[in-house]
Amino acid sequence: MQPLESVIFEDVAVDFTQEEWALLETPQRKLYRDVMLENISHLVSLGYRICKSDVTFQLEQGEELWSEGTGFLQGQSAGRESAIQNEEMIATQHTSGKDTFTIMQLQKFHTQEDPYEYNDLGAFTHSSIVTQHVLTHMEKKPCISKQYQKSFSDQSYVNQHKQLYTRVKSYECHLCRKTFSNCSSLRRHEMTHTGEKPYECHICGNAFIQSSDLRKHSLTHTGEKPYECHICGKAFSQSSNLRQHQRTHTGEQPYECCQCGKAFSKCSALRRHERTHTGEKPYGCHLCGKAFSQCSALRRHEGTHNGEKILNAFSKYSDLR
DNA sequence: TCCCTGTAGGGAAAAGCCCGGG
DNA sequence: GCCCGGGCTTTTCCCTACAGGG
Ligand SMILES: [Zn+2]
Ligand SMILES: [Zn+2]
Ligand SMILES: [Zn+2]
Ligand SMILES: [Zn+2]
Ligand SMILES: [Zn+2]
Repeated sequence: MQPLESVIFEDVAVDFTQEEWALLETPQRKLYRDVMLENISHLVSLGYRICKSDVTFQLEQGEELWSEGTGFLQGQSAGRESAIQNEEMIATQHTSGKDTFTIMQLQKFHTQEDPYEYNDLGAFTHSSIVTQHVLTHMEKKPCISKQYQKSFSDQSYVNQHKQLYTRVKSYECHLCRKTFSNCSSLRRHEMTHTGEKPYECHICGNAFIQSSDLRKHSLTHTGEKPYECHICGKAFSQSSNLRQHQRTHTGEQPYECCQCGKAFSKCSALRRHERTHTGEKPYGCHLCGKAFSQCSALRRHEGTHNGEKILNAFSKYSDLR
């Protein structure tokens, strides 16, 4: 296994408010503790290195995790505050063979603490909700610029964290281990594996798993665009496309390149830009093999072959005469 | 100067999935 | 528990502008 980058406990922890923590019974707190230790153990088994923190020590020792004044999961060490002040959004890199790739997750970088390997925690025994939760956060995520970290964390990220505990009694997909809070959500998810799509468009035959997705699709046939920009009046069929458009007015650029810091208003622009760093050129010319990082660049290039073809045809025609 | 390429801004269309409310 | 609407996130393709190099 390749050595992976360091992860600190807070990256994989679930945050509770004091009130939420107070609501938990002792067995539930123990469960939480076990789950988080299992969590760490799993990361170690995946090759991640865990930075030792006060919290992990607390977990090992079975100490109470809420302390008056410092709150939940806050260590008491003297360097703590300065460490927190040094939090940086960094991209960690590691090499796998000759390919270098980036795990773009928000990582809090501690300068004071040496990595500590938890190799003695025992093997991770089974795939669980927690591993899915952890893996969710290990997946490739766009770097969100500091400016927008708060709003992102205020929304889905934190909600996901807080839902972990309630997800303990949840429904798990036996194919991908994803878990859901109720049976119907699981059933709906399972359709993504089976290919079952109950909602079919009677105009074009395209089918969808969710009824709302079919309705959304139907607008492409009717041309209906219910979402209008109040600044310029431009209309869109999906609210998200309107939001995307509105960034051209606001200048909002939530997607930041982890390697050079350049920011973009939309995710796809960041992805496209990232290829200038990686050198990835997914679009190859069928005629000459030349590859391009952008689809449009390939299309443009293909036009130059058309010119050649016309020239060739013309010279053949001239030869015949 | 022309041609070609690299790169980025932004639009259009779309899909997948989650969540809260009824 | 289920359905529905709304919202978030991401993707692909496209047209285009601009800069730089041969
Ligand atoms: Zn699944
Ligand atoms: Zn259709
Ligand atoms: Zn507008
Ligand atoms: Zn960059
Ligand atoms: Zn070619």
